[in-house]
Amino acid sequence: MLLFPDYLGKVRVAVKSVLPQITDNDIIVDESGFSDIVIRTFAASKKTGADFAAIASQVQPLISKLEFVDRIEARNGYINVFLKSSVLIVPVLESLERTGTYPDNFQDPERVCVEHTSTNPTGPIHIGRARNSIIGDSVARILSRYGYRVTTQYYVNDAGKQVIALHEGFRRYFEGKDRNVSNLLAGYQKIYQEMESLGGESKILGPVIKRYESNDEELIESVKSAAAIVLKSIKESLERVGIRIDDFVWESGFLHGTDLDHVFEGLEEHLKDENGAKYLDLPNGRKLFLQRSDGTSLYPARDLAYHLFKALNADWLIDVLGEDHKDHGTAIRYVLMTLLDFKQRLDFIFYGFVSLDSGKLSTRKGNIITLDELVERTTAETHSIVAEKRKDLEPERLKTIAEAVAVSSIRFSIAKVNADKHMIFRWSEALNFEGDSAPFIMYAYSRATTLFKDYGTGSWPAGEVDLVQHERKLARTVFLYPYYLTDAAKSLRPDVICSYLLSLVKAYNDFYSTCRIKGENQEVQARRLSLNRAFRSVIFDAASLVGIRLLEEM
RNA sequence: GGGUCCGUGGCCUAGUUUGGAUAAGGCACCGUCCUUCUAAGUCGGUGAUCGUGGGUUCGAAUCCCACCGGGCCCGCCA
Repeated sequence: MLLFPDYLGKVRVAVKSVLPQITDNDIIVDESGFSDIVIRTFAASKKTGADFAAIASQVQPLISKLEFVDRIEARNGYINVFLKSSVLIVPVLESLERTGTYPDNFQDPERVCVEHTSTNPTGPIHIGRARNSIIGDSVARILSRYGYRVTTQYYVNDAGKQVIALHEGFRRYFEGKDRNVSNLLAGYQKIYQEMESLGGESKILGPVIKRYESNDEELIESVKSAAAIVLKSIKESLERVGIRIDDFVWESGFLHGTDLDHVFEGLEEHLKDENGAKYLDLPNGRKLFLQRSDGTSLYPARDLAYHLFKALNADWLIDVLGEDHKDHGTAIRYVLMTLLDFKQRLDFIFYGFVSLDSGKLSTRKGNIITLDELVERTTAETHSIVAEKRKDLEPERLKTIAEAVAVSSIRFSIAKVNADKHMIFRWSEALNFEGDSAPFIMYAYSRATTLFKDYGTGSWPAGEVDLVQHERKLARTVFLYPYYLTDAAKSLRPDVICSYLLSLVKAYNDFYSTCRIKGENQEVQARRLSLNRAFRSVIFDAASLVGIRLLEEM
């Protein structure tokens, strides 16, 4: 099976045989809609002194000879190459026939560990943190689809000041009451208010932290159990949007032990001392403290230990972190790669914060929209929309559709935005289900499914077939799926898949509205149903990568 | 102040890594199409000094410099 890059490669070889000065960068997949493969001749023209007409006449005969090329058009300094329609769709259909999937030839034995979410278990997960989970889960799915052996991991902070405050807040204000999430959260918020008004957290939390760090096992366990209660509710929230994390690793496990010992042993010759505290000098002139003067470890040391731990079972580590961790990530990378001779590949995905029109999100101050709230309100909204549109459906069915639309919409609206961008969350946007949205994508699949149920799959005719414009566009877009899947996997960008899905659905909608099945002759029906089949398969595949739940009817 | 990321029609987003054809979608607004396979859809229209100013180039949203605006970071917190 030849994929688009294979054809591209053959065109490159052919062009370079007569025009070695041209670079791969000037022979590319045409994404601007003129043709299939475009050759830009400006740079080569300048290098060789030959004009466009001379280059075109030199290159054209060679390209024309390639068996998969239909025709060529040269104009304005561009040589546009059009592929035969059959080579765009036959490989997809053959792959589906043979393996039930397209593409079927991606595989990589590397083990990848995607760490995401890892939010402090001090309260319900809010929409800002959910961005981490949605990006992380999508990246894991994309890499897994690409062929890597992927596991996901959540690093649970049960050893810091925040969780100690959670524990202490409950003890102070709610002792004897039910130790549930809402009481824990209320205690957490109250103790932070208290510390602000009384001035100084050291007075209130200091003694508890001291006990914790002096290795008071009973306290450590008690803090961990409080964190576990909140963590359980976070897991439940995540599962509502289809996110399940493979492993949970507790930070308290790295307070002591061999992983932490390895860090300090490995860094021994680089460690510097300041009043008994241990630190490293970073290239940017800053100090990275690993150990306090009282001998207890600091977060960077434990995070380094955690990375060594992760590396035991992975060849490639990916951390999804908020942009506030950029400097931390840079420091961790430097220490691991330069000082500890780390062999694994390490990548960070940083994402911008989510804020509200009313300002930034804060769990402590209670200025948050939780993921649960978002799911509930979105589901209520989609339910009323479906109930209005589909008066024929049973209540159970309405509920299923509403939930799928809601969850898909939430995930898509976050996954489609490049992680670098800051986002301002607005209900008006979250509750809009038209245009570039998940329902737009889902709706196309439902339509295609209706066609499939009414007319079947058809079979592609042998030989070269003339396709009308919208049939060809759909065939080409479907065929290009592996190209975008590769791009998304290499660049760790779920938004690439989202953009692809939108372009795929636009191609399908054009096809759907101009290429009828009903009333057409058998040959036309057969090829359109084949295209419909290929579309259904590819959209199903791609949509699952970003957590969109496609429905057979909606 | 230093570092870093972002700035594209009224609003949201793609395109920037690798400079090239009319800056591509969506929301909102105006108009079109349901007795033909699902109108959460289709078609058309209004609307862009690509933050600003320089520079490099045959050619700049894209590269370089300066500036402006915003986010984030600059703890023996995590």
